[in-house]
Amino acid sequence: MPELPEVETIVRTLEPQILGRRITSWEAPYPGVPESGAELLPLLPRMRITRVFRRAKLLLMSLSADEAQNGAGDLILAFHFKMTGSFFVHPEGTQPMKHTRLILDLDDGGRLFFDDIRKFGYCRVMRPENLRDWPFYASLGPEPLELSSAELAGHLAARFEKRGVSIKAALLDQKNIAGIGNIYADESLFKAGLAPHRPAGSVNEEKLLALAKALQETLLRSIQECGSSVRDYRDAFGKAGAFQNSFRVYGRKGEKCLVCKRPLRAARIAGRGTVYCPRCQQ
DNA sequence: ACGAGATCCTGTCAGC
DNA sequence: TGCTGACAGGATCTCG
Repeated sequence: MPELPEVETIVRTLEPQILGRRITSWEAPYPGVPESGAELLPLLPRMRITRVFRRAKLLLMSLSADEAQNGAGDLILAFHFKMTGSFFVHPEGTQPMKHTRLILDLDDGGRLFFDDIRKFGYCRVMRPENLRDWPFYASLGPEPLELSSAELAGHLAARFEKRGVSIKAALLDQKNIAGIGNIYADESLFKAGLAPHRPAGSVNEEKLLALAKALQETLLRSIQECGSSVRDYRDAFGKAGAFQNSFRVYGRKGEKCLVCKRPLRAARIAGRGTVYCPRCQQ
């Protein structure tokens, strides 16, 4: 379930393996991948990977054409990992596996596989100038780590004002804030002492500032730990993250709260498994 | 306009 | 042992 810290870790581990490489060929062994822009795939050979970056939970690659490609222009590849997507650079000659959705062959012989067991993930190929025409991309809220705590709190206050939706659902809504998923929503709400079912509009400024700080600290710490490996997640070197060892509520239903020692409660909020401490989170 | 719930998918695990 | 059902969840869609 790659969220912001996991996608950031994939970017950081993938970049040194593919940045500056030229694509020599591609394979899309599974129908429906890419989900859009398949007509641009023939332009890929000879293109150079000039940038690997993240926005929200998306991993994006910039590709540039060379002189010999006569105005082929630049392209963007956008990947969403959803639950089980992953990247790995395999040695020359490696054959697609059961869940391999896209392969990019690189000029150093490496084969970049985009794998996805559950098929929730996707890839889109587009022109850079069309990135902002993509409704999902255009609607994304701000990056939580690119604002100060006060700015983030102010932004959340504006977005949450008069909203009756639960604070947890509001955090998961990518239009409000980008990159938060189930793990970091639960962990941040616990850290901020906020009950997940509370209406977003009922949270005062002071608590929103605590939430903004909790979000930023939790995300930063997880990035330092190379993300959380709950099940399938691995970075682009195949290595697991370590932040799952620091979970205080996620996945700890029925276990003791690390603060008040009472049992953590489970609920279903916004269709997601939610774990919280009914005493510490109000 | 807003919020809740169903939906997509496959692998894993608990329970019988 | 082998089967069944519950569960995991990001974003979108439908419905009230």
